[in-house]
Amino acid sequence: MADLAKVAGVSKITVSRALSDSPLVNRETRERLQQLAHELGYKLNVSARNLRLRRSHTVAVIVEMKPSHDRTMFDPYPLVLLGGISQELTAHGYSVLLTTRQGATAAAVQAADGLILLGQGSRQDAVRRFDKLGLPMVVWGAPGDEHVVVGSDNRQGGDAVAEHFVRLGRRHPVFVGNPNHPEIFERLTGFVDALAAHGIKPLLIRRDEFTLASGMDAMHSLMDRGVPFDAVFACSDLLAMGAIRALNQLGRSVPGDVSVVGYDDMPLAASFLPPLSSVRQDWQEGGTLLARKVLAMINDEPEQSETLPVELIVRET
Amino acid sequence: MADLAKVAGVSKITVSRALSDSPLVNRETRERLQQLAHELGYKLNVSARNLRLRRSHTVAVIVEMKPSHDRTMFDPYPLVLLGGISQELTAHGYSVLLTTRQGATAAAVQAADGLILLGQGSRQDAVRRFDKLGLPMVVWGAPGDEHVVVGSDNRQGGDAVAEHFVRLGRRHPVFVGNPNHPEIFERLTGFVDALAAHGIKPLLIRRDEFTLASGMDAMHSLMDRGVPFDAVFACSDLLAMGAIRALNQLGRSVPGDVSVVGYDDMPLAASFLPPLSSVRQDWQEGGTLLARKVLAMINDEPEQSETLPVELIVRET
DNA sequence: TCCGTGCATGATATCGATATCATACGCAAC
DNA sequence: GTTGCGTATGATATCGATATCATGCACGGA
Repeated sequence: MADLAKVAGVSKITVSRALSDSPLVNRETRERLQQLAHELGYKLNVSARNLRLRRSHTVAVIVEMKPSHDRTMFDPYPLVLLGGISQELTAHGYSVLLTTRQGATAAAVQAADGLILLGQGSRQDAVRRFDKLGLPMVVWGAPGDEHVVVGSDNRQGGDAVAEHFVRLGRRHPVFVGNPNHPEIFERLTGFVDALAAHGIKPLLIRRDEFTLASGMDAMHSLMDRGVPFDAVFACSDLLAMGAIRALNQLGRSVPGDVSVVGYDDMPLAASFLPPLSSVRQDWQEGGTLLARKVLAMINDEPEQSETLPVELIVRET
Repeated sequence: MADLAKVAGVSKITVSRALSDSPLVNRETRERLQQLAHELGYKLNVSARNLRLRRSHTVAVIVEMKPSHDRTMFDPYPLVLLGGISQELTAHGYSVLLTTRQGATAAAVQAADGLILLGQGSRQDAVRRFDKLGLPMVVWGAPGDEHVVVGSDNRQGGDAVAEHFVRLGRRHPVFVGNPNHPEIFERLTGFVDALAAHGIKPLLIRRDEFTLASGMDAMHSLMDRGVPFDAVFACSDLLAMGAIRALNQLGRSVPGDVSVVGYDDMPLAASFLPPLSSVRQDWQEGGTLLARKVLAMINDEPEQSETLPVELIVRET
């Protein structure tokens, strides 16, 4: 910038002002300097600006990146979340610094203006650790603690599926999933509560993985035990698909004998045979909201937790 | 840091040295200062350090984030790439700045020490634009231009499938996909060349989307035209699955009448019915390699393009 | 003529770290 | 006693931008 100033025969502060479109400089000078900067290939030194402004215009997104047998950040869905975040932040001139929990000790995170935590659901300890950084922070997940949390309404999801089953006259529903995960616990809670209102108590089949194989396995163990059931609420679409396949193999028809509902409404769900009923979450919108809240907090506006509605998509199962 | 120095009764440069474990300061002093820094909750100002060191220890990863009908960054696979990158960079004290092409004009990208481009396959213009930044840059994709490119060996993939079909005695293979995409063009080239050696000329069915529906559609149009064929090489697993489903509906058995091979070997491929044969790429390794190369280039070591082997997984189709 | 006002520009300090060169001291060797 | 060397610490300049306060100048009104 100093060089630019010398070449143009003005002071560097004038260059600075010109390049940031300050109305303080004459329009003519401003345009001349911008033109010159462009010609000379001038590149702003962002570190210097960050130092002076005490802002990095960067938000750190911290994801859980465990190996893939559990629900991880690298499932397709949570990633749409990241897409929403990125889009919203970019639109406001902010950048996304992507980190894992391990990488979060790296220096760059401390330079961030704010923090978004994804997929930390079950680790309150991690959340608290990042809270200590004293940065504006928003967490994706189930509400209920002292932080600003954005999440989709898992309880409502469970509730909707319960009502759906009841309407269909199902009396012996099963829930498949891992209730240790806070978000899934919410689904279970909504499910159980809504059913209780109709005097029904569902069965819980605990399965930790979100795979097709796990869904099949769940149905097999259920049939082996000889427990009667006529509806399955699986907390992921893959689990649901596995369940349907196993049920067919075992001679039970879907949806004739058993109704099945999945969760997430992945694109494949609609083209599954038979087309899978599922609960849809708007991840993109969730990402946008997360981003909006951090930005607001960075600008010292108070924010609070918020829950996004979900939608039960009834297809043929 | 100045405050720390005052409290400890030393100069700030001594504090700086102590905190960076410099051997220049007495061990006793060093430990005392580190302890003190911890107690006072001192946080290094990363912008200041970046400014002084002229390094941000940050690598910008620029992804393509189009809406989801085409192959995008938010497919599960390319994301494993991101996982590999992130892991490798983190291990070397670098952070990942995630941006889209649109967001890349944002200031923070200019502060990066290096650039990784993902999913820019078909847009050489974009690649060139980023090259102008003058930063060390590595591109994921098909080799052949003037940049350092890392990619999996798509040509070998096509080749392997061709040989596989020939071994099975297939004489009328079809390729389904969009050859405008450079990586897919490579697959086609490998496929065509290997078949030519056996005097076989495959049919090309151009399909731009990577969906199940698109795969089904391709088979329908093929049957409508009455063209004879006995093997299908689809350039994604979803396309392959769609093809298989359509073929079954149309009364042709897989693999009896028609052999089908997909690409990517997504987890679902193994549990598809029948289990899908597919070409597997090691995305994780690709990410690691991308990261390693940028890091090397950042340290002024010369680097060149590299191609990763792929593996044909033969299952039942 | 003098003053106030508005506009365009400049001088200087500052953000918080690190590199470079300088200094102070103790101790051994001549 | 002086020289030389190694160790521990400090003074100062510097990275490249922006905020604050100051300055120069033209112009209109009293």
